[in-house]
Amino acid sequence: MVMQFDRCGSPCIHEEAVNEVSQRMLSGEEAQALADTFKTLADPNRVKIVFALMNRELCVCDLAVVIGASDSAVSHQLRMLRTQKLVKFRREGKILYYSLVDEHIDKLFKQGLEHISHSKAWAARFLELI
Amino acid sequence: MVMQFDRCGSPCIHEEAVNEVSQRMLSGEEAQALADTFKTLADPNRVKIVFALMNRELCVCDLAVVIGASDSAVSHQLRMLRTQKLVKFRREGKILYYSLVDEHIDKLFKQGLEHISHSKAWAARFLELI
DNA sequence: TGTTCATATGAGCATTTGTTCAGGCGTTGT
DNA sequence: ACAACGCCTGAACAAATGCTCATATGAACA
Repeated sequence: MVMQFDRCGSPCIHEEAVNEVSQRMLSGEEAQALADTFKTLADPNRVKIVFALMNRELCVCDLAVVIGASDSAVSHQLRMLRTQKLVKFRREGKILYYSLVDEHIDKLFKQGLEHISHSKAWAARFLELI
Repeated sequence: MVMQFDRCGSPCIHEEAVNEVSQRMLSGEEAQALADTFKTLADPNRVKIVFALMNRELCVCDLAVVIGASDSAVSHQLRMLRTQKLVKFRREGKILYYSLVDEHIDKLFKQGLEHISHSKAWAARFLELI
């Protein structure tokens, strides 16, 4: 049931729909925080890093080899993952071993794979491993 | 147990760790597909759109009002959400009503909120609504 | 102390992203 | 047929992103 009305040049509106949804809407900061969380996994190299760390802890240079990027690139990405509290590290001499903070990332990752498995057959293979 | 070896200037390596993880590593395309999935939710306006549509279907101009953006901006974002198969629409006259494709996005969204709830108290409020 | 190694960091740069603006397309109602 | 309306699209541009390169830091070891 469409219910339009004019407000001096403003766009069309279903007033009750807008009011209902507006009440519960996320604030700008809240939406930003959520977006930032997803942004953390929105890059193929970071996806690879997280996936690698789901298997076991790894040092920076090993990660670099595994994902096929430079040490520096990996280090930059790890900073972002650290800032977003997705990874932690322990030091052993000169070497820093990175690992995932907890199991929430696994779940996020899994949901991402599940969505993909609708259109890509390969995704199912990885869902078994998680 | 650290096990280094040189390969003409190449970086340090824990060989077995690298081999083990490399076996299971995602290909470039696979990592890209996953990253693209997360990228879809990596913008505050798209987060708002998805969150709005979790309540009910909405037309473009209503979405624009609810999230506080221009019709055009919303339309651009909706295209991305369509491409990634996160939203669908039905036509009723001139008006297009957008809605979420299925419940997988809800789950993805929920996992994102859950991760945030570790550091932000407000996240719990929304988890109850989902 | 000085050197080497593992990692971090900052500047610089090319690419991507998200917006606005101007206009186009398809549907509705006159 | 024509105008109005809802929505889409492409160009343009500012902002953000992710890399490389050079350099800094901090721990180990000679």
